[in-house]
Amino acid sequence: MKKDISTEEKIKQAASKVFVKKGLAGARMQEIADEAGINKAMLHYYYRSKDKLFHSIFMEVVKEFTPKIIGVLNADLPLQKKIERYVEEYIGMLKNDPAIPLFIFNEMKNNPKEFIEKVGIVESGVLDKLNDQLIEEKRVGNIRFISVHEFMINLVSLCVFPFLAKPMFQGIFNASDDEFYKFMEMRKKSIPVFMMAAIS
Amino acid sequence: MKKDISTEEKIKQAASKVFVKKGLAGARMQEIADEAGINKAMLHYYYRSKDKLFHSIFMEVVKEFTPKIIGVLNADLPLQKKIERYVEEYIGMLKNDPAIPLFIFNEMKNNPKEFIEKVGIVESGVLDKLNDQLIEEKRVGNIRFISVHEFMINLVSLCVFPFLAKPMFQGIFNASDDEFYKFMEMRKKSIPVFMMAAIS
DNA sequence: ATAATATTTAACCAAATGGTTGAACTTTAT
DNA sequence: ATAAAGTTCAACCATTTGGTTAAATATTAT
Repeated sequence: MKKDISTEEKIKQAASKVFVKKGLAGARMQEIADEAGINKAMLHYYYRSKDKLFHSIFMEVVKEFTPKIIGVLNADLPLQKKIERYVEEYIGMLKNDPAIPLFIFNEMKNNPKEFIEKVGIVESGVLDKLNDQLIEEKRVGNIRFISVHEFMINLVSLCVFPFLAKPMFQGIFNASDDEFYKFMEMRKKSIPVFMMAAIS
Repeated sequence: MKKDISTEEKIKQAASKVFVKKGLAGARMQEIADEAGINKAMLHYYYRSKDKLFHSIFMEVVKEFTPKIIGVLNADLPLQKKIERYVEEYIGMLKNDPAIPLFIFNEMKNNPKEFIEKVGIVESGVLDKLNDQLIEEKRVGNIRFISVHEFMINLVSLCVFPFLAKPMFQGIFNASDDEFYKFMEMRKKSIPVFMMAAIS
């Protein structure tokens, strides 16, 4: 396996891979150990229990995933550019880790509290700047009225949903992985056009 | 429990409830039996194995879920009315069964083949009528060009994604169940407006 | 060098879990 | 009425699985 990295790092990488793929209930400690190329007892030596290991990995994944997404929202950019960059970055990220959203939503439903406690607080106020921007653009007549809530959930929906529905999409449209990703690449341009038209 | 329905029906209802809530890996046969108020051996008597039971339930859920969604698409309605009815019906359905999409997408990723084989075939050609409609509306200048693929995935994204992200939405915006459903009720009107503006 | 500490492993363990069995009980057919 | 078939259940079984242990090995401190 990976030889030059610490055991703990091996565990993190292996656990992340297995948990994201199979979820908490579907993952096996032995499988994680095999994936890391170490003895199963090491998992308990470093993380005590499966739940603790999962919790640690889940938080790490979320912590690495969310900042990139909300970063652009506070940038000092005109609305259209902001949408373009947001979509570009979000879809770009998901192309590298297409299974992350399902992982997060899936396990969040099983334990909504801890996520809200640890991540929820950070997010409050993060939409203020965008909110002001939407109000200002409406005032000068560039866009019609739309609430930040609605704006954000529509934008995120358009970017993320296809990845959640990837297997279904590929099944119905009989599309290969390549074709799916090509489709998403096109969406980097079509979503901003769609969004801007929708609020104009 | 329910006294006047057959054992098999009790099993179906209980298994559906538990599987949708916990997934294949997270569900326990004993829990299903308890939920149905019957002996665990009955599950095997009627369905042989956990996998068989799950497969049966999964197919039933999908088979009951998808027709309602695609039915409207072939209706003989002007585009705007079609969008309105589609959104209305889809969100209405999801308000009754908010966990279904996550269940389907989640377990479909674990076994994409069987879904594609059993359901995928049915879907082919189902978008033809809508496709013609989009082309015609474009020809007469009511809308700009948009492919059926793009149109459909955008429409479905806007309807379904909020239910997938429900726990996250409620966490970030600190919203109760009531508030979430009120928000979705509003979306029955705002999504068609958003869609029509986006493609006009 | 060597004692102390940290890391790693193979072998084990107890609980959980999917699945089976044989007997009891009900329903249906004759 | 009664034999046959279908249904239900408590007790059991084998395997899987998360977790432990005690000894071995490597690392660090003195």
